[in-house]
Parts: sequence; structure tokens; C-alpha cells
Amino acid sequence: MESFLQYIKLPINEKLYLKDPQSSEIGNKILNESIVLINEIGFEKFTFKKLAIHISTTEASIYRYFESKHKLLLYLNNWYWSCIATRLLFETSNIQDAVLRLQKAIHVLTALPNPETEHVLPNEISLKEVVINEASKVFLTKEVDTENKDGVFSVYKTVVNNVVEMIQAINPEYPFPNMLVTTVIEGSNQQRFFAQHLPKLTNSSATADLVEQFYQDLIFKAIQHG
Amino acid sequence: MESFLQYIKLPINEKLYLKDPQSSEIGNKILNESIVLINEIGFEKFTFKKLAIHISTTEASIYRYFESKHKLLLYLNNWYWSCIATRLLFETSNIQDAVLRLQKAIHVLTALPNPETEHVLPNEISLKEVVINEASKVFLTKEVDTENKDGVFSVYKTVVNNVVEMIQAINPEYPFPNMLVTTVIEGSNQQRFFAQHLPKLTNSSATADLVEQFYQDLIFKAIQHG
DNA sequence: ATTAAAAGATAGTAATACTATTATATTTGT
DNA sequence: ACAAATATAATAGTATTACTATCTTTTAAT
Repeated sequence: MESFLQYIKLPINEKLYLKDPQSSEIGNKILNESIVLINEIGFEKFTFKKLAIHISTTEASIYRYFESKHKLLLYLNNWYWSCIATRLLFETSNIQDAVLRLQKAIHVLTALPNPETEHVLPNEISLKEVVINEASKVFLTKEVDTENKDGVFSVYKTVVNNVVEMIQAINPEYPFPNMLVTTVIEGSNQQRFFAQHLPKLTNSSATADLVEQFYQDLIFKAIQHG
Repeated sequence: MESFLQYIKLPINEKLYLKDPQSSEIGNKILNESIVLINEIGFEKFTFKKLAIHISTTEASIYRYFESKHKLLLYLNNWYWSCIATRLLFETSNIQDAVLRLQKAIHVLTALPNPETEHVLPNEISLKEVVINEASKVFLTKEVDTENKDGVFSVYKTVVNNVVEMIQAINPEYPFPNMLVTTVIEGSNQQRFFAQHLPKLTNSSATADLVEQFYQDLIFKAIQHG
């Protein structure tokens, strides 16, 4: 779906790069092609050397933009959550009914975006793939506390908070809104991974995508009064 | 709590090692001290070289037991799920009431084990720490399909299945039991990680551990008839 | 046309993730 | 008690990774 949203420059935490990759051609190539390459060979086997060859530049040039491949992954993660934050804002604005608004939010968080019917942002689909396959590696490290202080997870936190507020608008008494939201966000990506690789662990599949349905049901039952 | 359970030798998939580490002294040292070292420096910085120095042996000796550090992590993961499978069986046996049985199962899966009051297995607590901090790295790789074929996740799947059956005993109509169980298992570990490092993402904390409470509430609401 | 900044080319380093080889203990079977 | 088998220690070596440094060339801005 064509949309003005495509032309928005999403804000990314400055601590994540040495030189803004969105400011130059090879910078943009680094971003776009790292997504492709990470999805192809996986983050463990991904190196700046391989990326350099892939985009016909040198390792040293890439190091001028990113300190390490881990920072690049953090950047991509941040970028993805900026997409989601934007879409969340956009898709839930003007919905007055609290229940409908939360439903829409759950949809944005858990469904695979459909470019035919929705305002999908550039690279959002392949970025989501990176997030599904590599996401927890961004915070499951010993550096998480330092990086958290640098604010690299703040966009993610904003998304969580926005949805927490939507839950509180429906049931202010519900005692675990943050846990519920993060369980849904992380869980939905994990269910997609399971559907692809460990199908016995899920009830969803490529042909019958039940992820959104499951979480819609789960959240609304959880926050029911009583 | 003293228990006969401590002396059981847990079964571990043979594809995970070259030589059974439980069969020798340095093998056992590798297991016990790798847990300590991984918890200390994190899996990324953990190397066989460092472990060798730590246990006063050589890198080459460790390689006789494990093909790679990834296989060792898989081993530890398998070991942890063997602990849980054993405890699950033990703690839910003889409970006739389906609801009480599921409650107990959720307890085993989501609570921090208390060695004063429960039959905790050797190393279970430090193994759980490894699982919380590193677990998703065991399957978020490009080798997941091959490793799955080798059966390295089968103990985990058994645990999931057992709990799925408990849910079906209460409500056979509930359409997403597998998704619910994996959401709870993975989610509960993640909530503990968040409580330690990204507290804004959760409602639980070190002082007020709400993880079990949240998931008990979540599961029973989810599977309610109607 | 001059200058600054970006990118390319090349080199180098310490650490990692292994493999291989040989020597020395230790255990086990007879 | 002794030979044979096995386990471990000691050492060396390799390709790759994750960088850092430097110098030259290209491009872009004034």
C-alpha cells in the first residue's frame, strides 16, 4: 500500500552508530544488505568482511559506520521498533473505543504485515524476519545494562508502554499489564519461529496462522474484570 | 531438601557429546565449571581455552568431550530440561485433581525453585540461570533444523507435551494449548531476565516475584470454558 | 582551484575456534 | 605383575574473526 509513511525518517539512537548510515549511499547499502545477508546466513556467520564483499566495499568502510556487528544488529532492532511505534500510533489514532484500539494494537504487534492492505514501512517485512530470528540476541548479553543506560531500548519500551496504557484504559485494576504486553510481543515472534522450525511446539503453521488469534484471545481473557 | 532424586543419572541425547562427560572426572568438571563460567562472563565471551585454564586442563582435552561450545550449551540446556521433566513427573504424580495438577506444573515451570522446601536437582539453580540468560541462543541458529532432527530438543518437547495434556484434561476444546505452554515457559524466563536488567518491561522484581502469579492467572483464564 | 570529507586499498594484530601430533600417565584385563 | 588400551597433558599449528591503523584516491562543497 502506497503511503506517505514511507518517506518518514525514523529516529534511531545516536549511540548505535559512529556515522549515520542513513546519510550516505554506502550507509544505506549497509543497512539494506545486512538485513538480506543476516537473513541468509544467520547472525553468527554474518561478518563485516562478508558484507563488504556483498556490497563491493571494504571492511574498513563499514567499520566507519558501525563499531561492531552487534551494534549493527541493535540498530536494525531499533529500526524495526521504530517502524512498529510509528504504525501503532498511526493505526490506533482516532479509535475512540478502548477495546477496538487494543485489538488494533495487538494486530500490529502480532500479525504478519500485509503490504497489500496496510501501510507497511520500507524493509519492515525483512526486518521482522531479522527480529524473529535474532532479536533476543540483542539483549541477552552481559552489556545489556550499559546499553540500556545508553537508551538503545527506549523505542521498544515506548511501544510496550503505549500498549500498557491501552490495557489500563480497559481495566485499570489488572495487576500485570507490562508482563502481559512483553509476553505477547516476544511470544508472538517466538511462535513464528517455532511454526517454521519446531512445529510441535506451537499450534500455528504457515498455512494456518493462529498467532494473532491466540494472543487476541489471551489478552482479552486476561484483562477481563473479575 | 535431601532427596533420592539427586542420584538419578539424567538421560542426555548422545548426539550432544563426543565422549560422555558424566563418565569421568574432568568431564564432570567441564559440566559443573562451564555453568559457573558461562554465568560469570556470558556465553559470547566464554571459550574452551578459558574453561581449560579455569579447570586446569587443556583446550584439546575439552574438545574430546564436546565438538563446540554450542554443543556444550545444548547439552546444558538438555540437562536443565531433564531436571524439569523429572521434577514435573515427580511433583504431579498422584495428584488426581486436574486443576491442582496443572497448578503444580505451572509452579514447576515458572517459579524459582526453593531448595529448602523442594526436591531440587543438583545444579538446577545455576543451570536455570544459564537457561534464563542464554537459552534462546540454543535454537535461534541456522542449524536448528538439523539439530532438531538429531532429537536434541526432544526432552523439551516432552515437557511441553505433558503440560499440554494437563490442559486438555481440563478443557479439551481449548484450541491453542501448545502455544500457551511455550508462551509460559519462554515468557517466564524472559520476565526474570527483564526483572534483572530491563525492569520497566515487567511488573515483577527481585523483591516482589510475580512471575508465577501472573502465569497461573493467565493460563487458567485462558483455558476457561466459554 | 582549494580544501575537506568520504571511501578505497592495504597491512597488521590479538583472539577465537578449531585440528593434529606426540608424550606421558592411568586404568584394566590376564 | 605386566602388557595393552585408554585418557590426558603438552605443544604446535591453521584459518577465520573482529577489529585498528595508515595512507592514497575520489568526490563534493566553497
